[in-house]
Amino acid sequence: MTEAAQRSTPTGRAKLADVAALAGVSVGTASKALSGSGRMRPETRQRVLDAVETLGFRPNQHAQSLHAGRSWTVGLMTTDGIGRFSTPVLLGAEDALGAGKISVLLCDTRGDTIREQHHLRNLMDRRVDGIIVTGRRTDPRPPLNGVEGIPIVYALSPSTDSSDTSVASDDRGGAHLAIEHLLATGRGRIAHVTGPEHHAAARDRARHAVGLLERSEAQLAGGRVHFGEWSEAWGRRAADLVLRTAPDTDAFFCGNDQIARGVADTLRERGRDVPGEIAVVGYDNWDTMALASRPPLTTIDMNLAEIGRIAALRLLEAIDSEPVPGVHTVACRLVVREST
Amino acid sequence: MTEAAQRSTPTGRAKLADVAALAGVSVGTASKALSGSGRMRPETRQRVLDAVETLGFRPNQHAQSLHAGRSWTVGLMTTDGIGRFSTPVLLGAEDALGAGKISVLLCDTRGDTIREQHHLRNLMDRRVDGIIVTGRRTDPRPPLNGVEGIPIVYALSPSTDSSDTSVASDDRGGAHLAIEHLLATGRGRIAHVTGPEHHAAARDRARHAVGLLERSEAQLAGGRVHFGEWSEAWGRRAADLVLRTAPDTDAFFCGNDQIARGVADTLRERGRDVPGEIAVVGYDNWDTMALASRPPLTTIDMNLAEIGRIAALRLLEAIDSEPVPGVHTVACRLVVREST
DNA sequence: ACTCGTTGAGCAACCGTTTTCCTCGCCGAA
DNA sequence: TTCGGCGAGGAAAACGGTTGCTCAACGAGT
Repeated sequence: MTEAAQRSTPTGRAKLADVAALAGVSVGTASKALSGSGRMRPETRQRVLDAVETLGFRPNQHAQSLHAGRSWTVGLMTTDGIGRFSTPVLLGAEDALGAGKISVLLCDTRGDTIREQHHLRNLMDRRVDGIIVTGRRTDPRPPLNGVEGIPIVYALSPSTDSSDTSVASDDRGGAHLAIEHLLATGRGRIAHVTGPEHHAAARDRARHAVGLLERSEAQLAGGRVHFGEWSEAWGRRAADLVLRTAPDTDAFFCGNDQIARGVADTLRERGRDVPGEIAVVGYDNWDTMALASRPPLTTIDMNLAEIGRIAALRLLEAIDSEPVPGVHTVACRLVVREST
Repeated sequence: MTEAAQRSTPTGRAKLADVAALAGVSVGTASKALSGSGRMRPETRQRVLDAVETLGFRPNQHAQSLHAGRSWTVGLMTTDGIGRFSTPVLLGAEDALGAGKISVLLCDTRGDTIREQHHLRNLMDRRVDGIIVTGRRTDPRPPLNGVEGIPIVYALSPSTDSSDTSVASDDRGGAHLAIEHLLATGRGRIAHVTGPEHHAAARDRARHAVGLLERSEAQLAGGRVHFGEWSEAWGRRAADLVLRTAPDTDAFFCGNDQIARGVADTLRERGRDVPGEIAVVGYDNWDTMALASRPPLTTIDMNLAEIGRIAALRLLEAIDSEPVPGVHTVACRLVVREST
C-alpha cells in the first residue's frame, strides 16, 4: 500500500490519484469526498479521508488555480518604499486576508511608473484575485491603469477617481479629536505647527482645526497655521517662533509626532512646563517618538492596521460579490499621555 | 480573424490556442516559437510573434507552474512583525528577486509558532521555489522544521544549524569600525553603552569592542560595559552614570542610535561639548534618530538592504544549483556625521 | 532513379484537480 | 416479475501550456 503510493509519487508528494488508489475509489470520487460536494456513502468518504491522512496529501494549488482561473492571492502594491505608514497597513491587510487562506504578493514600485507597470503585468499574469494599492502620503493618487477585471482597493492614499474603492484615514476626525481634547482640558490659545502645505494631510487637518477653533471660545495662537516640514528641527524652530510672536500660547497641536517632539524639546529648554504651562499634542502615535519624548506625547493614532484590515475586507467583498465604490474613512483614536 | 479570436476567449484574455489559430500553426508550434526551443522557419516564428502582439497574449502562469512544478515565487517569512530591521532586508530581497521575474509572498508570523506552521503549509502547497526567513533580532534562531525539498535562507537572524544557509550582519566588523574610528580621531577613554546582555547583538559588539580596546593604548571608560535597554531613556541614564563614575570619558560608543541620541541629549544638557569634548557613535544609521539628534550622529550602517539582496542571491543559487551552507556576513559601513 | 538525412511542423500525452455527465445496481411498487 | 427511480461512484472533458515523438517533404549523394 504505502510503498505503492510511494512508488507512484517520485516527487515525494502524494497526488489525488494516490489517495484515490489507496482508498479504492476513482479520482473524481476522491475529489468529491474532499470538497464535500457529491453524494456518497459515509464510509467511502471516510476511507478517502483516511487515505489523505496516511499519505499526508495536500492538493496542488497550481492545478486548482488553473482550473478555477484564480489564485487565492492578492497583490499588495506599495508606491513608495515600505515605510512607517505602509507597514502597519500591510500587516493589517495580510492578517485579514490570511484568515481566508488568501496570500499576499508583495510589490514595491519605489514610486517608479515603469516598475509599477511591470509589477502590474506580473500580477495579472498570475491571475491575482485583487490588488491593494497603498502609499505613504494621504494625498489622492491617480488610479492604476491598464487593469481590467481585477478589483482594486486603494488604502491610505485614495484614488482620484471616486468610482474606485478607497480606504483612508479620517483626517478631519483626527484634528477634531486633538482640538476637542485641548479645549476640554481648558486650553484657549492653541498653535498649530504642521508639515508642508502641499501635503493633503497637513492642509486638511489644519483647515479643520482652524474651523473648530473659530466656532469655539478659543483662538489660533499666532493667528495662522505654521506650515513647514515633518521634522523635529522644524518643530524646534516653530516653537521658538511661536513663543516669540504669541507668548501666551498654552497649547500646541502638531501635524506629527516628530514636530511635536521638537516642540516639546524646545519648550523644555526654554524652561516652560509641559503640560503645566503648555500642552502638546502630536499625530501618528509613532512609539519611538511619542514615548521617547519628554514628557511622553499625547497623540492621534490613525489606526493604520485597521485601515489595512478594512481595505482587505473591502477587497474580499469586491472579489466575491460587488465592489462598494467611494472613499471609506477609518476613525482615529486619541492616545492621552503626559504632555496634556 | 480578430473577432474569431475574440469569440474564442470569453474571459477576455487570449490563450495560446488563439495565437496559434491566428498565426495558422498548431498550439505546440506556437509554444515553441515563444520559448525559443524547437526549430522552425523564421517567418513562422515571426507570424506567431505577430499574433502574440496583436492579441496581447500573456501566458497563464498557473498552467506553466502546473507543468513545471514550480511557481517562480518565494516565501518571505518575517518572524516578528515587519519592523525597522526587517523592512530594508525585505526590500533588498524583493528587488533582487524581482529582477529575475520571481515574486515575493509575504508571511508574517508575529512570533507565533502556530502561525508559522500555518504559513509554511501554505507556502508548500503553493510550491514556492524557496523561502527567506528573517527576524528582528540578530540572535540565532531554530531552523524551520517540516520543510522538505525547499531551499531556505535565513537573513539577519542566522539559523542555529550551521548546515543551513544564513546571511547576517558582521557585528564584530561593526564594532571594529566604530572603535577604530574613535581611536583614529584621538579618543582614549571610551565608554560603551548598549542593550540587554541577553541580546547577541549587544554581547558580540561589546566583546569585540572591549577586545580591541585591550589591544590598544585606550581604555574602557568606567571599566565595564554598560548593558541596559535599547532606549533613549537608558542612554540618558547611562550618560549621567558614566559622567559621574568616569568624568574624564572622551567618547561614547553606543549599541544603537536611540541610546546614542539619549547620550547626546544628556551631554548637551550637562553642557558638555559634542564632539569637542566628547564624541558619540551610534549604531544602525536609523535616519529619524541619527539625523534628528543634536548633533547628528556618526553611526554604523548594517547595510540591511544588502543583506536582503545577498540572501536573495544565495536563495537563487540554492534554487537552481547547490546551496552554499554556513553563515555569510555582510560588512557594515561607517557613516561619519558631526558627533565625532 | 532511389535512398538517406535533415528540417519544419503537427499530434498527443502530460502536469493535478474539478465537474459534468453517465452507468450501473439496487430498491420499492405495481 | 418487471419497470421506474434513485443513489453511489466512475469516465472523461475541461483548465492552458510544454515537450517528446512522428511524419511528410525536400535536397543531396550514389
